Amino acid sequence: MSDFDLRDFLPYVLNMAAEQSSIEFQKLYKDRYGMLRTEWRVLFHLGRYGTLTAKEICDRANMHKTKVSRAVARLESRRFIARQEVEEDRRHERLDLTKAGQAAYADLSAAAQAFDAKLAAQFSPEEEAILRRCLTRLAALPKV
Amino acid sequence: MSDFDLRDFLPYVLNMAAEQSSIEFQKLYKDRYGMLRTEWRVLFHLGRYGTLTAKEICDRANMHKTKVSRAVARLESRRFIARQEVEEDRRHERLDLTKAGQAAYADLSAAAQAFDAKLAAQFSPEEEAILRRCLTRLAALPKV
DNA sequence: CCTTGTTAGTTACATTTTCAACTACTACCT
DNA sequence: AGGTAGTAGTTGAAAATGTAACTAACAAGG
Repeated sequence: MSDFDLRDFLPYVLNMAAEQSSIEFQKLYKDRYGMLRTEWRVLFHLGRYGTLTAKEICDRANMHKTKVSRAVARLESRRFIARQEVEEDRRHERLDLTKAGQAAYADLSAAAQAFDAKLAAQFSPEEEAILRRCLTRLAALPKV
Repeated sequence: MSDFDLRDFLPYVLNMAAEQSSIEFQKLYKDRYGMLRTEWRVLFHLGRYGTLTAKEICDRANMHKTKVSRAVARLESRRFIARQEVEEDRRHERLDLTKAGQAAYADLSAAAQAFDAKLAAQFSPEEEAILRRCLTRLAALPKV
């Protein structure tokens, strides 16, 4: 029997940390706007980067196209985003935030920023810098 | 419009890192043993810590009791674990790995250890130490 | 013993996610 | 032009998860 502990297993600890740190923020977009995590992510991408197609959101957010498709459908039905056909290639649709979508994004991204600061406050500046650098590398890696 | 980027939002980056780093290991327990993540975690706890009740696994793994209940049911049906009634209090059931369960645990925990080393190898010893420390703190936090 | 409260674990149902087609459109090749 | 292949996005069924209600067992006070 090996003595390798789950608490030493990065995928496990990353998952626990991700879950724990998500709980509080999840309440915000859930309670205030009735959004799911997928929807909040789509909203955020459009708010931060402007007009995008669903495919572009898939690529940037590492989300499967069915997830994005359903998130977009729900966000549209709640008037947070609007679709617009692309003349040159009618397979694409440009997605944009509506006024309501922009307002929700402004509210939630400010809350996210504040929450991030609160999370980061428990570390020293050096720790925080290294943590963010390591996480970025782990998150980006296409294949280990 | 705020300039706060999702890539600076710890819950998001943690989630991406967790997902990315889980993919490769997931293949192992899925393809070799047909397990789900919940099942692998239950197996791991029993393999690492010996006999436990479902409740104890819930507490240690931060898993909801329905998840554990279902994971145990599936693992039992595949003969990876065995239940044993507790005489003193018949609400409890002691859970143990069978021979097959122990073999699966030995195989998978060795693979996990090797995979963890591979992940950690992309960081310097200092980075790795700080990363693990920060993650442990983030994962443990009961309420931010 | 009987009531009330608590705990371990399961089950049922609604919500989400995943997987595999499927439609509609564009691109390329001859 | 016509055939083949590829891409963007949607849909439906199956799998997994979350929530809440449930059963069975214990505990403690009267």
